[in-house]
Amino acid sequence: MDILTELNPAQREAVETINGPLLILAGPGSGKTKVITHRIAYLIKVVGVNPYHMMAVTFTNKAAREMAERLHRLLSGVVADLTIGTFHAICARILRREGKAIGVAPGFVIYDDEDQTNLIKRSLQELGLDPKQYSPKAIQTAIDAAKARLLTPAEYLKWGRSYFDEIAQRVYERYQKLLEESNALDFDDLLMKTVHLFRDNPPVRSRYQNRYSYVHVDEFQDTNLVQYELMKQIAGKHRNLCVVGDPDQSIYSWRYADLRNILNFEKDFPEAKVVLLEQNYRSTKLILEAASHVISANKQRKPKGLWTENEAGVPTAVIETYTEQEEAQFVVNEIEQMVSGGEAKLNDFAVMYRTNAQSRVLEEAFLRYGVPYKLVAGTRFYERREVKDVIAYLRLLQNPSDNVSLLRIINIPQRGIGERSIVELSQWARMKGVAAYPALKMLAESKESEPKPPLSPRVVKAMLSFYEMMADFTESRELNLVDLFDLVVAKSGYKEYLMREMDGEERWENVLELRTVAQEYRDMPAPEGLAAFLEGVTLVSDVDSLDESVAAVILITLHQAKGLEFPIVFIVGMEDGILPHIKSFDDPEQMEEERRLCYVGITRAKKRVYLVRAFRRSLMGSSRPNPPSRFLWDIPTHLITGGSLREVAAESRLAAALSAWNRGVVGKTDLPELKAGDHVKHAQFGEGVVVSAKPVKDDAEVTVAFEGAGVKRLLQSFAGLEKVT
DNA sequence: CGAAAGGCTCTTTTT
DNA sequence: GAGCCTTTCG
Repeated sequence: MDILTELNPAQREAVETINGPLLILAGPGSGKTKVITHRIAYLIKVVGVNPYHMMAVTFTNKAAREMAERLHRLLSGVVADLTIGTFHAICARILRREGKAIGVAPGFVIYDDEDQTNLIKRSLQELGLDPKQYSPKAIQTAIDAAKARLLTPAEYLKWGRSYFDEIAQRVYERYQKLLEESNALDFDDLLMKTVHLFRDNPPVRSRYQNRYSYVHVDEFQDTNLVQYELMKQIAGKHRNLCVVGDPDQSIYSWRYADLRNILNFEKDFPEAKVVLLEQNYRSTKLILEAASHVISANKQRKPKGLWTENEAGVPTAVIETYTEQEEAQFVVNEIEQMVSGGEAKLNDFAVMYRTNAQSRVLEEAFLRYGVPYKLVAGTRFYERREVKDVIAYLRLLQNPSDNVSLLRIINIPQRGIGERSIVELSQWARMKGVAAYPALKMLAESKESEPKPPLSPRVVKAMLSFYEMMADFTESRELNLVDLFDLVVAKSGYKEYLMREMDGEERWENVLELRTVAQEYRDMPAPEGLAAFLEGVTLVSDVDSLDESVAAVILITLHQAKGLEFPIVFIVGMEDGILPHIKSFDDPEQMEEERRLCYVGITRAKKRVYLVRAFRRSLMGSSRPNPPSRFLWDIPTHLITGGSLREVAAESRLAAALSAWNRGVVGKTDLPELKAGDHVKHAQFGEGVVVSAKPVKDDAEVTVAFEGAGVKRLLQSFAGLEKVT
């Protein structure tokens, strides 16, 4: 059987184990996606299971798409009836069909993080709580945490301990009410409500349990309690639940991912079979060894025997630069050299970092040197103001109760409807027992004699003309999505509004890009097309749009890089305070997660790894030196180019500077005094002329124009500049 | 009501 | 350093 022939014995065992629960512990690069797809293909083709009875849950839409494509190839045909997608997408689909049973109307909209924050602020406002005293973000975290524990507001009340919990509980209650009024669900609601649906409606649960005789979950180490609960519900009857994960790659505990899911799996399913995938097909021996040394320092883990038949490869390069600008420059230069030397293509490279803020300096360097790059996140496309504005118009057409969207656009472009008037309208709507948009409708249709909100005639006129415009759009809902899109953008005056702004051109481009996305839904029947579009744009992640075949270097966070692989990987910011992040310093568990994050990064690489750090880095405005990442010390000498960091550092002036810094006394050294115009010599860059010299503590930042290497900014003590006369 | 200017506070990671 | 919020003035 050709489905089995390309598998190693462990993979084959996982594929052929079709009865009962199955836990697959899969190291990086061990072919876990392959195992899932082959297992599904095997079930369909050999066992004869109808794809309709199978579910596969992935972490991103991209992973789902790729899995579907691989299946398509394996089975030489489409697998239309297979349920495949992210937790959120699958739950949204279930709730559209079955939500009525728990009071969720099928036309609901999904609120993203920003919408959620808006609504929490409004909840605070309505409760008369001061947002300065109770930070909306902190409340949001509390609410997310409650939902991740399946706690309703009432249950949270019993669970809460502190005074803050009590406040958060009140906000949670009001927030939930506002969501309901808007016929909206937030991300966590999608999961929680589905679990409640199944818990409280045995007939519905049975239908789904009967349907899904085989359930697969990818990246199981990053599922939270609610997601696991949901899988247990759906697989509850047939108990053919196959989960695949790697505890060493668990990096989402802050999103309430819970490793106990893996640990409890064998308890919840005592009959479960466990298969270990330990052969790595991705990386060289040296990369795998370096990664193993990094992860081995974690106390809370089971040792694993990861191995590979791949070549030894080259040692990991550990590089230190002076500033983050030089760090970026190093990365770009290195890539440029390899590409122009024909050693590699642009899309062989990925540059990974701990925090999004680090991407800016990198971007600048790539732009300056004209090396094509693709930034995976940054300001996420669908979170841009102009994109969300247009989406808000469309959302309101799908769901007139959507208060967050209405309030967002009622005065965009400016129509002379200010904050005060909006509050009056909202209160009036609440009094009438309807959402804000239907209240506009009532206002438009009300007779002279009826009571009205206390608004000036000018404002009433503005509101009514806004309502009439939206009503026109509503009547055009039968148009295909692109025509509807164009109509809304044209009639609302949104383009003119954008163009009046400084960066209007660029923002308008983004609107056009959104329109391109809308084109994919053009041929769907009108209302469904709109609904599918809106759901799509809310549930996408940034990696979903990543196309590795484009000739560009990928800039990506370590978190987003999970599940991907690249021939050559740079990890920048290898410093204590960045990776590991400073927030993890006082919590051993978080520190272990930082280490796993580093492990994930290294194991993305097939051929070559660079671990790069900057001596000085600007953070929150001010620049300060950071010590090397503690993870670097765990990689032994023979796996690193130029010996271990310890040896290199011990010899270097950098070490002296560092220890001086740590002692808090920077001793006056015998540095030659430099001024603009002086000729100097550098061991690596050769000869050059000093452009400027700025005293820093007892050292100096010197900018030098080198004859061969261009202009560099260097710290004099560690650059080792010699004065040439 | 709206634009502009100044002040404040954070920045981890995201479906 | 940037985004967000508040204040101020037209």
